[in-house]
Amino acid sequence: MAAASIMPPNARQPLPATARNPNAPASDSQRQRDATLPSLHSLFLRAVNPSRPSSWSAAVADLVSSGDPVAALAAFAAALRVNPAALRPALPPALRAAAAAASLAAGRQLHLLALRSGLFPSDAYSASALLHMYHHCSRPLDARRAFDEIPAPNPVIVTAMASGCVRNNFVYPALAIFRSMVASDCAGAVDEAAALVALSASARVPDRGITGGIHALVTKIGLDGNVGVANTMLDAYAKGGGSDLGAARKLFDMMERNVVSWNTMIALYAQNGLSAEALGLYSEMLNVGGGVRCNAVTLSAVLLACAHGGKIQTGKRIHNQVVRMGLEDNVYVGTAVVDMYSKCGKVEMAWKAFQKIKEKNILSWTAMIAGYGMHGYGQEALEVFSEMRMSGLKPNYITFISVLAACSHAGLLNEGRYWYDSMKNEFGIEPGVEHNGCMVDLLGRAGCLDEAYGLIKEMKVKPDAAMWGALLSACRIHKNVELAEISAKRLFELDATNSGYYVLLSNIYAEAGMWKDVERMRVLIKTRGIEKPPGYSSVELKGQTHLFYVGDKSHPQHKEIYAYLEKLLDRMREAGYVPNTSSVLHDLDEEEKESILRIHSEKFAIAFALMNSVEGSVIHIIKNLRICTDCHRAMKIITTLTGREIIVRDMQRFHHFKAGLCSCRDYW
DNA sequence: GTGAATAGCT
Repeated sequence: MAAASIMPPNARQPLPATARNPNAPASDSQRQRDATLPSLHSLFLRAVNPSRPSSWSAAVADLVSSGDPVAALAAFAAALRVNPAALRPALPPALRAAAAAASLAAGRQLHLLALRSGLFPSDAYSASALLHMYHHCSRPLDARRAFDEIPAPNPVIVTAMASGCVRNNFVYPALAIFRSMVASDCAGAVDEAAALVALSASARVPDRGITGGIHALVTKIGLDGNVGVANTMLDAYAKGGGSDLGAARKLFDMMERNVVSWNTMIALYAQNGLSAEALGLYSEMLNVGGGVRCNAVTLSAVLLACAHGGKIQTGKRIHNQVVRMGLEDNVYVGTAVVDMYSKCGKVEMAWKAFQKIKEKNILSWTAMIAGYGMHGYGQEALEVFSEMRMSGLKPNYITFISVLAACSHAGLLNEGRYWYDSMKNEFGIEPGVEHNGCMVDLLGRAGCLDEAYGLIKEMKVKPDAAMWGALLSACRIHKNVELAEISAKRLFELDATNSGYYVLLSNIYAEAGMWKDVERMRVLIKTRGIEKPPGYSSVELKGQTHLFYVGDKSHPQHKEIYAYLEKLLDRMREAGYVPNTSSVLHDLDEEEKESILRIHSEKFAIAFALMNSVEGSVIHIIKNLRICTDCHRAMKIITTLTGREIIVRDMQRFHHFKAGLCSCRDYW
């Protein structure tokens, strides 16, 4: 939003329709507003009685709430010219306009006006609006300075100050203000608004016990029955110190609930990766929620759960609901749909949903770039990125992670190098650990191991486990034992309990025929008590998720699945499939078991899916670890033998198997 | 002065 100058008022252009620079490029929202301007203009002319100051202030306030703060500031300027008495009632909404436009310049002029006219610090309305303005212009220290000049701030002003502190991430000062309110002992100072601010601050601090303390206080003053307060408390329990989802749920079960309560609890589950709980609560909301209806917020949260859990069938159902409710163009919902389809393996559906979003923001574009990226469609990701820049949006830190990850998944070495340099030089964003991680991965897999190692050594940020892990993986591909040992040493320092690194190094030794070192690793794993998280795969069938572990016998159909798999393996061998022994060490700790039990979970999952799914339908498998070379080759052969299409989502990307080929072109 | 939602490296 452009900074608006309100002093001196332009005598020729006092009205909203002419307040904007006609040469400035119009955004979509701008154009939309322009279409409604003639009526707004006439309405404004009719509504304002120039001789009545309150009429002016109402007009200014209306323009702010209708989303046109620039026009509101122009109206304020016009008001002052016509009737100086309008200052007192119109100054607070004008300050809100400056806040909404994030125009510090306009805000400062209004501050000056408030001082000259004596409205600040004596007028409480102007004072709270002034604090609000500075906080919304990201000037918390200016707000603080103004706050300290107010001799006896009333509870509204104090709450406004605390709220602004939270907004600017000054969470502890906000809590201190709240404490002083409690201590000041003036009855009634802590009301609903103050409690909400305190709880939203509590949701952002790691200190345990703060939410519980506020809860006790809120109960004492009888605000615990307030649904709004209780809703915010859910968030505070789950996100603040202790991250106590259980406490949130306990409160949820006891309290009076409205749609925000349901949405909050569902979102908390979804954000914490508890997809089943989120989806379960969603159906509970629809069935026994006491008539609450889902809205855009509900659907965004539920879509996140689907994305996380890879629930494509449920996700499609929710998408239908989105269409029925006419929410496809909503930027929150639309972005969540894009993310859901991408993470459920349907990137072309993601693209269709993306095009339906009316006012795409940086998150929408980034979700689409990341979506193409995780499917290995690097060129498409870069095209979307270029389109985004042409639309006038500036890429941010996360956008560049997505761009570089897309390059790395597709092996686009030159493009990755180019954008890595460009983010610094052209966009002024200093590469963080994530960007460097992508580059190490990209360089390493392309075989530029020394360059990757050099990057780690010279970069400004401290390398993390992901980065050394990427280098270690690259060392396996390019069979570099020496650098693998360096990487592994760092990894063991950073995260000594992660079994994956031990197995990876062990495999590198095995492939180099260094059996003594393989044995050394085996002993090391035993003595350090490293436990390997079980590998599992899941398949969704008729909305139900079926889980398969390595050597799993718990599935009711396990005998049939095993028999089917044996026959399938026979056919695969006839077609030239030779089990790849280099992946055997993934199951280092399974060595004593029967060979059949060492069959990777995705093979059980694929057998189960082939047996039970509709002929010709695409099979979706989700795996918690990275797919191994052997399973990758097996999948390709299975698509040739059965004519089926298989989409595997592993820990880091998607593999689309079709007619004997994989979309990753064996680069992963 | 006040509550819920969307994007990211291994």
